[in-house]
Amino acid sequence: MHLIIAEKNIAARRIAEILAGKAKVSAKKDGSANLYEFGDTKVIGLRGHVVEVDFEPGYDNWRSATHPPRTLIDAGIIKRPTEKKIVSILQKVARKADLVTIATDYDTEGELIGKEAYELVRAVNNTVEVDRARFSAITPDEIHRAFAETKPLDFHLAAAGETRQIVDLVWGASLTRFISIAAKRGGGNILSVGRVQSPTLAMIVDREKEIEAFVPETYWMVRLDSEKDHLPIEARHTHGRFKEKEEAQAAVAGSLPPLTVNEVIEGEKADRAPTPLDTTSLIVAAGRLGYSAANAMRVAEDLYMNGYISYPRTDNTVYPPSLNLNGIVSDLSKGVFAKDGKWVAENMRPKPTRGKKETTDHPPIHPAGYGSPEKIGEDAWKLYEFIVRRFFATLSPDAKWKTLKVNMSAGSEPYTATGGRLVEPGYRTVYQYSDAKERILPKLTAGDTLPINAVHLDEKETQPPARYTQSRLIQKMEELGLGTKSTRHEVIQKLIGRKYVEGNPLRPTLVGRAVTDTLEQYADTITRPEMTRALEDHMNMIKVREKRSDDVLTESREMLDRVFDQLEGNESLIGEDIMEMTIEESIVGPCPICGHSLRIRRMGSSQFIGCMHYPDCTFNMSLPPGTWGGAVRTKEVCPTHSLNHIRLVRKGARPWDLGCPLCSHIASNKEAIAMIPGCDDELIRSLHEHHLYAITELTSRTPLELSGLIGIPTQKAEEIILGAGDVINKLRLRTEMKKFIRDTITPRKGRSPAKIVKALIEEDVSDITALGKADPGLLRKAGLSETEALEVTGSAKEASDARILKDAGIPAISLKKYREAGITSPEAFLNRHPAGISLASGVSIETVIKHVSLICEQYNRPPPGKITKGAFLKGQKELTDLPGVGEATLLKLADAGVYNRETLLAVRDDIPGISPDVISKMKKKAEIA
DNA sequence: GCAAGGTC
Repeated sequence: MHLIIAEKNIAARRIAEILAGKAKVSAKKDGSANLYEFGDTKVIGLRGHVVEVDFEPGYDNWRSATHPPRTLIDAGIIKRPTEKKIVSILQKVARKADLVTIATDYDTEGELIGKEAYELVRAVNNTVEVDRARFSAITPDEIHRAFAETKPLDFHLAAAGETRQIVDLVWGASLTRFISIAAKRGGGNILSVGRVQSPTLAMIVDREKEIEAFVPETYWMVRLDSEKDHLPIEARHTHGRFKEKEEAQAAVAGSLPPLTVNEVIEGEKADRAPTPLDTTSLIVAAGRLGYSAANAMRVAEDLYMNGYISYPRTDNTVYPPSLNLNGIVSDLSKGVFAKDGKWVAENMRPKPTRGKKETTDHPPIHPAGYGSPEKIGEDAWKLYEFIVRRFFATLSPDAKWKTLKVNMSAGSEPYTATGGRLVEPGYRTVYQYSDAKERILPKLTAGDTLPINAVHLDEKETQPPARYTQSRLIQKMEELGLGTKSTRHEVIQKLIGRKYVEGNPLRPTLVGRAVTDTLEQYADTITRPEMTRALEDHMNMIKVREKRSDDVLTESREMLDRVFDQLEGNESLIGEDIMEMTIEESIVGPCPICGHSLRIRRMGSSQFIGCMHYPDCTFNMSLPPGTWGGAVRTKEVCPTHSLNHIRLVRKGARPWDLGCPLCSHIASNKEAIAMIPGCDDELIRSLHEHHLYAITELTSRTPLELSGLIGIPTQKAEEIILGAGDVINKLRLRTEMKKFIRDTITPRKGRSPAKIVKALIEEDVSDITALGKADPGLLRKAGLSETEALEVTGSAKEASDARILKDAGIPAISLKKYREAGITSPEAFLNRHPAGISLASGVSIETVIKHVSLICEQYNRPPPGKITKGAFLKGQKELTDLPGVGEATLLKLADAGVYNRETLLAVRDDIPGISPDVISKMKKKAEIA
């Protein structure tokens, strides 16, 4: 059996179809692995790399004392399958193969993916013959040729790729760990470092520094308006920028009529049709259409998977001869493109345009099939249409312009005007993505004299360099050799994800700056594109056998060791530097109380805004817990409080804008403060003026302080403080009731806990005690069934009773004993005789009396009389000595207040549960005794 | 929990 291994599913399928010829190909999909079969041949599609390099076991713990980051430099490297399913199917099939052909992409990474497959094959079948097919397009001709002349795998080329993998892992992981640990960052907040991402970040940071250092210079431009045959002419002074205003003014003053035409130079300008698309130019063009880099690639991937365009990851800008250009044009010449397709077919240039880069792995990006706007969808259509039109344009003739340069003078001053007219639109007929503004001038000849309608003196300023847009950055990365066509947009996403950069165009955050500054100072190598260049040189040398992979790795590890010499000696300094530089990111603005800075602070999952002058200033504002999203400041600043707005951000959720934290702090306390009796609008205004926003800030002050602060009489201040305390208590009880409702009621449609609580509060039922006493009808109105309503009020009563008893001061251990005896409500304590309670619960009589007294106090009732333990025990003995008195009787007697001979004699005969006869007999015996 | 490179 012949096994063919392709880099990806789609390649496997097409190779199978081509090689099968007329034979039928059967496709099998097993999870993530695709297998195509015909005759005695199987073709499997990988998914790029199916294994990855990692450190040998033992290096997982970042904070390990025995394996600090530096030890990663010399840690053993292993390969681990990342696509286990594909690996297992590959190996299963490979066992039975007697020829294996590696047919991965024709580039370095493809050779490495091939070698990885080779090793997986060898692990289960060490005798099978393995060869390699190299093709630069998946077309019948190319594929048949490549499979007719297979060659051995190029292990040196693969080794070059492998060396890159290891260098990247070792540098990236060790530096990432080091710098994250130094800055005390963990979890989702690590500070990453890498050969590609760090220089890319540095470019953005450097550009920002240039912008900050830029000093604008004022300059002046002189132009004038004229006309001929009612057509306007705008002429510029040939001096261009005037640095001195006086000179410019002199030029204006010297510009006297008439305007004389001295010379008219006619010319022609060729306007070259654009070259075939590679990934970078696709991303750049998509940027102009409004797609972010990552979005453009996602859409392109989608178009590719659905057969509308060719493979979107390519560096090639030259159509391979095998590509059937005419066929594609005719396929596209329908629907929306009918007219343009026909035009292209009729006006096709002799040879398509070609760009500077020509590679062997994939053709330039081109349409692969016709799609209508309806089928493709709005989101992707703009990009697809662009790809089609760009393809058309590369086959269309150049456009031609007629240009006109007119030299003129006004008085002593020289002027010039330029015009341009599109005489042959060429490719622009089907491709209108680049600006082609015509500037039409009237017909002018030397010697013409024209009027001067106006002379303008424009004051302008030199501009700082522009920030990078995503597409500009990708272009720049390509120029510098950073990343690949497939990874550049991901690198940018990574920088955004790490919160190193933000916005569009891209700006560095403080974290991004701090990391770049630190790396530039201590580990400069990793921040420079030269590292990539050097690595590529070394990879080339490995490829041509001038160097061995091991030597390159040893050299690289020695370099990294020297970097760590620098880093380790300065670890605490580096950490402090980064933390100091990044603290500003959490600063929100001035504290309204003391003027120092307010900071977002996090403690576990809770977060709040507090004053940096704590503990001298205790001003703070609470924020929703971190589960709602981490609080970050936004650029927007509250005009009233000069505080940055706050936003809660959570992965996978839409950000939640809280606005100005102080505004929302005030708003959320407003209702509570208004609940204080005697607190009118006037007083609230006065409180706010003195920066008292939260109700808790009132209760934490003495009446004297408050009256001094806001200038009200002490007596009034005292009332307010007491009132505030009551409100806090009330709100606490309300919250407690909300929680109780939420815990007891199963939410169902139309009766959310929030809704029920609202209805209850409207009826003035705002704590658990009130709920216990509430009319179940209220709850029925809120949507509960009768049984549910009774259950809620019943358990509310229980909960409230338990709370009252606990608040009265009865310790938990006694409460437990009472509860076991069924004594759960305050009423039970008030209505039952202490003797009965004591006997039923086993709590000693003296303690029971103490507890009952506590409750009586709550209810303004007189406390029960004292009974000592001794007297009680003696009394019990007196009673049990009487014939026929057992424990059951003793309890009944106790509940009636009978606990000794004396009380027995005083009692009437109607004790519940004991017949009057028995009682009078007992009394008689007691008298005798 | 780290990189960069494939692919989805």
